[in-house]
Amino acid sequence: MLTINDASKRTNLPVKTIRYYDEVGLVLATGRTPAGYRLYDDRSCQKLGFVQRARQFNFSIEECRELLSLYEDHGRPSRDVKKITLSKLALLQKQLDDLTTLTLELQTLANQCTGDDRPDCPILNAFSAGPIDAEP
Amino acid sequence: MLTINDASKRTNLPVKTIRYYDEVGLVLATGRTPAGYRLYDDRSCQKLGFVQRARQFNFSIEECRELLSLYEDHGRPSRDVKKITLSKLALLQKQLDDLTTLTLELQTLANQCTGDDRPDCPILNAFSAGPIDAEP
DNA sequence: ATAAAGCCTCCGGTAACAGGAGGGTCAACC
DNA sequence: GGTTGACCCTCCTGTTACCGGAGGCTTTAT
Repeated sequence: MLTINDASKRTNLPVKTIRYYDEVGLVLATGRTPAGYRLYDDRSCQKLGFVQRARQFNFSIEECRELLSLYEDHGRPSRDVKKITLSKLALLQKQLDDLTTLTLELQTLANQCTGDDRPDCPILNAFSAGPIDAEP
Repeated sequence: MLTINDASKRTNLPVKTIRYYDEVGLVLATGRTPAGYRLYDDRSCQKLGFVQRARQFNFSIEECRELLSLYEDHGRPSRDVKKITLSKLALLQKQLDDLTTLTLELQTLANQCTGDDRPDCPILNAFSAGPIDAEP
C-alpha cells in the first residue's frame, strides 16, 4: 500500500489532484490508515494513470468517469468507447478550426503593423472597426 | 444616451456581460440615471465592440484592459501593440500545435478501434498503458 | 390602475484544481 | 524522552469570465 505521496511519485500527478479525484469519487483511495491517511494500491495507481492520459486528451472529469467505468467493465462493447471518442474528436476538430482561423487573422494583423514609433496601428484599427479579412 | 439593453442590441453583447465589464472597470458606463440605470454613449459602445473583438482573439480581460488603454492613447507607438499581439500569437501557436498533436493521436486510436460488440478496445488499452505513437 | 418589460444588486454556480492556514502523525536522531 | 522535519489531514479561498435567478424598484404602455 502506498501513501498519497508515493502514488504521486509513481503517477506524476500532484498530490492535490489525487486528493481531488478521491473527493469527487473519480478514483477513490483504496483505504485509510487508522490516522486517516489515504492509501493506494497498484490497481488504483493504474486508474490514476488512466485518468491522467484521458485528461491529456481533453476528456472532462465526467467523461473520464464514463471511460473509467467502461475500462472497468471487461465485457463492454468497444462500440461504446468509440462513440465517446468520436464525439470528442469532432469537438477537438472544431476547436482546431476556430483556433486556426484566429491565428491566421491575428497573424495578418501583426504583419500589417509596422511596430515602430508611429501611433498608427492596423491592429487597433481592426479591433475598433469590425471583423478582419485574412490575406490570401 | 442608451440603456444597457440598447447597448446590448447595438454590440450583440449580452446585458450580463456589459454589466460585468462595468463592474470590473473594463468599460465603465458613461453615467447613471437618477434611478441608477446605466447609460452608454456611442464612444462606450465602440469600446464594447473593441473588447468584444479582442476577446474573440482570445485576449484575456486584463490584456483587453491593456489594449484598450493603448487604443485610448492616440500618441502610443504601434510597437507596444505589436509586442502584445506577437506574444499572444506565440501562445496561440502553441495551443494549436498541442491540439493538433492531440487530435492526430486520438484519430489514430479511433481508427484502430473496430467499434463493434467485442470488448477488446485499443483506445482503452492505450489509456491504460501509456503514451501513443501516431501512425505515419 | 395595472401589467409587462426592463433595470438594479446580491448570491450562487461553473471546471479543475492550486495555495495556504491550522493542526495531527510519524520516523529518525540526540 | 524530546525534538525536528517531513508528511498527512480538512477546510477555506481564489482562479476565469461570465450565467441564472431571487427579490425588489422603475418605466412604459394600455
